[in-house]
Amino acid sequence: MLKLTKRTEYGLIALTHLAQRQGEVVPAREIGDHYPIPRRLLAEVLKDLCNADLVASTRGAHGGYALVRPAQELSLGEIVSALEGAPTVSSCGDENLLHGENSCDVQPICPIRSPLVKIKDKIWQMMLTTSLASLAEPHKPYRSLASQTQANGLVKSSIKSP
Amino acid sequence: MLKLTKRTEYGLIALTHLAQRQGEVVPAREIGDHYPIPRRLLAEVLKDLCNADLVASTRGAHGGYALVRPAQELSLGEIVSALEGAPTVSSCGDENLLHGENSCDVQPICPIRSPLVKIKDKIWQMMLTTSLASLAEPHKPYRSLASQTQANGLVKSSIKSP
DNA sequence: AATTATCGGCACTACTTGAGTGCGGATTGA
DNA sequence: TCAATCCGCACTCAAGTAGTGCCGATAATT
Ligand code: SF4
Ligand code: SF4
Repeated sequence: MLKLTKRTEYGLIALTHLAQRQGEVVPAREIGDHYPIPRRLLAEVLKDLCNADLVASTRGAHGGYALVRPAQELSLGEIVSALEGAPTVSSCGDENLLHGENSCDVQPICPIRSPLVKIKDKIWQMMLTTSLASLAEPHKPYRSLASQTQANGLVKSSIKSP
Repeated sequence: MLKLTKRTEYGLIALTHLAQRQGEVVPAREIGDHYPIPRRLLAEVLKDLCNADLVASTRGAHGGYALVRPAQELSLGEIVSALEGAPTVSSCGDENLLHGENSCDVQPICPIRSPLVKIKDKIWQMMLTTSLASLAEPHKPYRSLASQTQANGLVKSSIKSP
């Protein structure tokens, strides 16, 4: 359905949070306290972002994560790409990586491959020109609006849905 | 990973084929003969397209499928929407259908929901303004945004119909 | 040095979705 | 009647996603 994974969404949320404290080192704990996101998952995502060099990590007691670039220079495309790979509209890769894994039987005569690549490029282009700042900005600066809502810690009570 | 399902791709292929014989009733058999697509799956997809009133089916001996509208008036958005539901970038529905199934714990304070909806709208808009005809005939330049012409770019000449 | 708060890595389970398949029945033209 | 076609339901198998557990490494604080 053309949709992002939860990982990516969590990553974006975390990054917007970091963007508000740009330069500062923020522990994952704090982000987990503000948003009802499963802690471990958040940690997992932050780790991935760190491996992609979008955030820098500091270990130890006062450790945490910090944006490695200002939010204006961080594109949505980079983030998505780091968290779930570059967008692909068609199942086959876009150009020349066709022969190996993701080859499709239809490929030699596929009438829609080229057009779909163009669509993908447009989407990709759009994401590359959308900065993290423009995601975070249109919202009012909420510093501690949610810190009260669930100060008790774990919020994982409503994950199951029988 | 933000990608279409194979079903949708097969549907698009089938539709481009139908577009070439616009108005004519074409049996699924013929499409299956032209493209190495699993027959049964193709039938499934065509059935879905039929239920969505994008193609009309004729039963019986000389039966088959036909486009119900000219290819110029069939948007990619409609097709995708029919085959896998309207695109959703975020896991939560876009606006007001939030309370039921697809509610997310983060939702009340989610900083990225609104921006993601905008992204989705742009993609959606793009798909709605892309006609099936422009997919089937990649020669006509539609909106020169994709300036990322790779090495091969518009080399598309394998639509030959034997 | 002990403690504590943080990141890091590995591996694991449960669930959802996607791809692909089978078969018998209903329609319609020859 | 016969053959070609669409129709409907249900089913298997593989892959990906969401989420979890545990323990070790690192660094500030005491
Ligand atoms: S070749 Fe055509 S059908 Fe096969 S994956 Fe690429 S776009 Fe989809
Ligand atoms: S609320 Fe935010 S996190 Fe939850 S699904 Fe919607 S966009 Fe994603």
